[in-house]
Amino acid sequence: MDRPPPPRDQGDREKVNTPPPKSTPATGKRQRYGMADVAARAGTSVGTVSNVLNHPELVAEKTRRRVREAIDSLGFVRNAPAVNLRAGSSPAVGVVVLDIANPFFTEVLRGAEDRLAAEGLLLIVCSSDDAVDKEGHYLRVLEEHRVHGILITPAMADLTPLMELRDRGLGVVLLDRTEADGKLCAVAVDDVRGGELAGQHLLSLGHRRIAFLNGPSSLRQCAERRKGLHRAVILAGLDPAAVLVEITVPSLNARGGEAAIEEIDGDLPTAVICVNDLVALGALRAFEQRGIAVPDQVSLVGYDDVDFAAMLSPPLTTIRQPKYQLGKAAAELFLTDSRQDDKHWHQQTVFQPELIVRESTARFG
Amino acid sequence: MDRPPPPRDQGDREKVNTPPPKSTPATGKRQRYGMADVAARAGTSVGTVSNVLNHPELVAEKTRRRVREAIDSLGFVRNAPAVNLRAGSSPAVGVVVLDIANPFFTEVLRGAEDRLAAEGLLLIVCSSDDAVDKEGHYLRVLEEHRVHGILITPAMADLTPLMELRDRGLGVVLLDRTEADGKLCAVAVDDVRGGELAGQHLLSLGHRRIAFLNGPSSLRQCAERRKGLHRAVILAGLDPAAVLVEITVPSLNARGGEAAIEEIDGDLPTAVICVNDLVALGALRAFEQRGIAVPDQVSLVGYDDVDFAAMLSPPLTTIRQPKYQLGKAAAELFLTDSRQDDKHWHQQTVFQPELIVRESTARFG
DNA sequence: GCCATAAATTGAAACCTTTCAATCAGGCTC
DNA sequence: GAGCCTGATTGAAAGGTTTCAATTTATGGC
Repeated sequence: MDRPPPPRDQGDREKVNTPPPKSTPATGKRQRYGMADVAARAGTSVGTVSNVLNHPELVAEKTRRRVREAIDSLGFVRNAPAVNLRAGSSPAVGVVVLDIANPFFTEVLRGAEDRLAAEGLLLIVCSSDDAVDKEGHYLRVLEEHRVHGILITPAMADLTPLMELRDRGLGVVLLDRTEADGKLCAVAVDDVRGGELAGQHLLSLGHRRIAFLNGPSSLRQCAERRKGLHRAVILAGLDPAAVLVEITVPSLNARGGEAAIEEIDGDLPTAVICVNDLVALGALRAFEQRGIAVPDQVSLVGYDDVDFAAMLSPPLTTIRQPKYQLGKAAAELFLTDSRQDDKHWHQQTVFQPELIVRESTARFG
Repeated sequence: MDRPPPPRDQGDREKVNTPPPKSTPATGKRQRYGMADVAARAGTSVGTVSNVLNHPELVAEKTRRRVREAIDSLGFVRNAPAVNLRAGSSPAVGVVVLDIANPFFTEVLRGAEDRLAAEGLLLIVCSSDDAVDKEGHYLRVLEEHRVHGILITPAMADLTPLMELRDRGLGVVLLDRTEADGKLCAVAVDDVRGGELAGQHLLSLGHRRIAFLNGPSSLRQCAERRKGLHRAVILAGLDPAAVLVEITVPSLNARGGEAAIEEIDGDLPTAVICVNDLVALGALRAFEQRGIAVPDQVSLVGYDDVDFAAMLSPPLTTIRQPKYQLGKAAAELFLTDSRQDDKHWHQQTVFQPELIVRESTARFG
């Protein structure tokens, strides 16, 4: 209750109970108080204020209350940069994906956010647009910010920069990407298997001329789905070169799919596999505009099973990936990766994809 | 070329050209160098190193090169928290949305990112899930981080906390929310008009019993769309109470829409307006499962015109919002808001929504 | 009431950068 | 060669927090 008089009695201490300390700017604006101000107002020392904030159990009840009051009445807001400077790191995690606007990443992101927020970690998101320089720039900036770690779908082909990051103490988890050497943590869905599933499905329906709308093969996902598709064809005793028409889309979204289909001339394949549902959506649009019926004239398979895939017209046959889980698993892996300083075995969590048969595919011939 | 000998000749300076300064940890790991180390290695002072980094034009060519070499060979990485402490702010912007996984926000986000990245600003994203406490927590953390500003779709009803933030020097822009008093910058789409458009459309098709799957009316968007809808009904000379069935969905996504439809028993309305396309997607799913044909038995109108709306089965009639623009405009507004310290007139950028008629709506009766 | 101990508090160093007034070197003019 | 000027460099302060050894206060036993 009664504020006790300034504790020690050396009268020359000027910093007791001075309501608005610091400068007295002409414009009474944008004034920020620091712990020193709080300490002065509460008639204590900065060390104690710090303790109230970080180790309240060390501070006597009465003092604690006084400090808390001072904090409130001054509107004190902790200065995180200072905290982070002292701590040597920021409680944040960088997430570098190809494009935040892609619903696939969006769900992955959400999974990661939920897990990381529970640990008090902030998420800094960056779209690399698959551009190596943009990615490099973001990585540098994130490292400067001293984030705890980075979840990344790398655009770069050679991952050594990421391993160097790891060596410099950042947690690194590859998102939707495996890494053969096991030098980095990774979460991924088995893309080879996914491609195989898609291929098997169409082959079993009798298709023998299949277009694959793929992204740049520099992206591991794309390369692996292609590999799986090839495997399916070979296992069926057929010749990939004869069966597959491989087309690289200009961009991994609906526009890209649309453009790719528009450019096909000559004889259409009897089935199309798209590297993701967005591309499939674009393809669907293009088919509709050209008056080509799906699945009557051409079968279509997507990849991802995004939220709306089931509701397309026709509902899209696709390969489902556990997106939210993926993000959550990545966050989880990151947490163990960065906690255990040394004896941590870089773990690869691989989820299995699932073929979801809907109405965009039909028997051929 | 030839490294000149240590400049000044006071021999007692220990910090000239010492290859690995600082501590010598047993495990040669996780060593971080600071500008002092760089300076030592380059045989110069920290002030000069700083200048090379921030004002290269002040430093002599030869020195600059030497410092750059030292930086590279030491693998020096600037400590952003220290920079930010000194500067009093972090070059970052917080974005607080209801849910990053919502494709609407996702595109808005991308618009903002593109504009802000151009200014070297990072994006810290937070999903508030429309929970006031979560939102408050994020706002506090962001302020502690001393971000330049905040783009937010507020969950809170009373915006004074945001104005206080502004008064404390942060740029604040409301995302997808207008603010009558003009005390804050805002970008929004005219939601009243959007609701009106949806209502007019259905009324003109002869519908006289319309369900509105809305979110909590604490969300301004929801309240305003409702208002517009009411207005449309009144302008048509009808009684809102008689025409409208208002249902609050448990969550603003496909699950919510599905649940809401499942719960309707008794006589169905002849048309349903959903507060966003995701809810509409869920509704569509529920109708399909119940064997109710859209638009033959019930007309359905969405809101947002997300990427896939045109491809649903049937293609969804909806209200289009310029999402990417919205994010970009918000970023733009934020930039001017935070630059001009005082004489900035808080601006409200309002985009007009557009009715997109597709096949999920049909004449009734 | 005194002493030993536990509990509470303090003050200063450390974290790393940027800024700025002050210093220094070198070139120029007269 | 003295004096001046410019351009380059320096050193120290400041920014706000946390930590930790040291100090002060309170508690309890006797």
